[in-house]
Parts: sequence; C-alpha cells; structure tokens
Amino acid sequence: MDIESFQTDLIDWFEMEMRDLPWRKDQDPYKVWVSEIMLQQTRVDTVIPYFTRFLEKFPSIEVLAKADEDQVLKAWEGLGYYSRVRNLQSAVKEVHEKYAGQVPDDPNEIASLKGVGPYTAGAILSIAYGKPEPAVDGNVMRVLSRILLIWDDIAKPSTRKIFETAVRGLISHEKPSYFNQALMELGALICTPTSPSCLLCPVRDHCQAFEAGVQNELPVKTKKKKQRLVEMVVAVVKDKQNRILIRKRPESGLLANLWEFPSAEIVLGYRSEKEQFVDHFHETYQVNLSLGDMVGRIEHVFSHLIWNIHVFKGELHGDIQEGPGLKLVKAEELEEYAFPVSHQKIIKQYLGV
DNA sequence: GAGTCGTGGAA
DNA sequence: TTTCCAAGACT
Repeated sequence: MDIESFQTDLIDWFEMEMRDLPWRKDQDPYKVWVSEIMLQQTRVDTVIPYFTRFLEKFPSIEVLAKADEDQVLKAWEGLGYYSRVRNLQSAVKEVHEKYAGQVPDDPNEIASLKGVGPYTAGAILSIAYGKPEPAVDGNVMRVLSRILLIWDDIAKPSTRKIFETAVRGLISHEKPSYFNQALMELGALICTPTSPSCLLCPVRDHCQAFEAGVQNELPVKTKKKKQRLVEMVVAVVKDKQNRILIRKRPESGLLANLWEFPSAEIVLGYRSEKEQFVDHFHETYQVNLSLGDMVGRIEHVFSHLIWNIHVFKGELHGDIQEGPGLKLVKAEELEEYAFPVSHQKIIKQYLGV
C-alpha cells in the first residue's frame, strides 16, 4: 500500500465532500468535546439539534461548569446514555478548576477526564489540536477492516488496539484532523455496514477487500444477545389538589438522576401487580394510595432490557413529605423536569400534551 | 471480558 | 415484525 497516495486520495475526497455540520464551524476544543460526547453511539441527524441547543444554553466551559445538573440533564433529555452528560459536566468542572478552563492537549491528561475514553481522546487531540493520534470508532474499524483485510472480531474490546496501531502507521502528520474525520466520513457515507458504495469510493484502489470481492464479509462482528424482559408498574399519582407525584431516580445506574413517576419492578403470576405496587409504595414513602384499573401498557426497549410498563392512575391518601428527590407538581410544570422517553410517552398518552 | 447504559431509524 | 445498529465509556 502506498501510504502517501492513500492519504491524498482520502483527504482530497473529504475536503470535497465533507458535510456541513455545526461542530465543524471551528476547532474550539470545548465544542469538539461536546460534539464527540453526543456522537457516541448516536446518529449525526439526531445530534445536530441537541448540539445547537446545548451550546446556546452552555456556550463555554465556565457556564457548563457552573450550571445546575437538572438543567444539564434537561438539555440532554431524549438523547440517551445520560451518564455521558453527567460525566461531561464533571470533567468540565475539572478542566475549569485544574486547567484554568483550557482543555488539556496532553494525551494522558485528556484521557484521564471522566467520560473521555480512547476514541474521544484521539478525536479531540486530532481535531482540536492537530495531533496525529488515532481516533478509532466503529466507522474506522469497519473501513480499515476492509481496506487492510483485517478479520479480527470488532465486537471484542481488545480488537480496537489492532486498529489504533494500523492508524498510527497510516495517519497523515500534515492533516491528522482531516485524516481521522475522513475515515469516519467515508464509513458514514460510502463504506457503510451493508452494501458499501465501492464504485464511488475514493480509496477503492487501495482496498484489499474490494480487490478480493469480500467487502460484504467485513467487518467480522459477533452479535450481542437479546434483551431481558422486565415487568414494571408506573403510577400517575395525584393528591387532593390534583398535583402529580414525581421522584428523582437514583444517582447511579439506569437513567440516573432523571425524574419519573413512581414505579416498581414486579413479578408476574404472584400477587396482583396492583397489590405489589401499593405495598412497595407504602414501604418507600410511608403513605397509602389507591390505584384504579390499569389505563394502559407501554413497551419500552433499552439496549440491554425491555420494560413492559403497566400504567395506572392513583390517588394519594394523606400527606407526603416533599424533598429534593420527591415533588408534587402541576401538570404544566412537568416540562421543567428531565424524563426518560418511556415516561414522556406516559405524559403524552395519559396526561394530554 | 462481559455486562451496563438509551434512543430512533433503517434494512 | 425483528434485527441491528450510530463518531463508546465505565464497571
């Protein structure tokens, strides 16, 4: 492989064809950082409006460092993988305090920031600082597995290192930012997972998989096992003043620190789901409530599990102690809180709007 | 190394 | 309808 002509063909194509994306307007390390966190496991089209709004609300490291976490989560509502933004704010606080607000350009320092793994570190170092560091994501592994005919299973974490080594040998030292972005852009636009557009590919002449006619066999990727089913009861509980009870989820684990309607995981074919929920509610809040009939059912699919949500309406009997993680709010005030999409569905279907 | 952690779109 | 994701990181 002629590395120089590969770099030239790839980068020339990128300079002609790169998409006009909001995070490509400049190379501000903070903006690059935010975009890379948002883009983790998330489509470009999904990220665009979130990125624009997020930077309007939190235009600088200082603003984000000082922002209220509930407001930050609200800006992330619907994007998923919510620990990303809590880690981002945590790391931004560290940069604000420890590095005087300047995103470090040292590989070890930047990789030590919360939420910044090998890919994101390389992306920031190359895109914002022009350093020839590999930024190996799913696109890069797919593209290079074809070009270099690499048959290792890209689902295995250890495989990423093989591609990092490959990139170190291929990356342009003149334009490392464009080189890394070009590999990803190629994966997104041309060298797609199924039916790659090889006839339009700018580096077709360098591609060993195309030469051998095996581009559809690569990359090798073992499939993940399917989700486990979880039965849930969620209750929209109102007090005598028609206020709705919401609570903040635990600070770790699934949907951490988001708000929700009181919920409980239940076991089918045991006591009635209504009975299980009322008992759980009393143990949790020391308050009685009555549940009506089930008003609906919602299935919500996560990466690793499926919630089968049984939706009930309930009435509070007695006073409940509000606190930082437990509130009674009017229906119009619900929009001020960040809810998971599963509970947004409940709001839409059973509370109107 | 394998499981956890979201969502909406495409094949 | 089902499957597989899409610019991963953390435990």
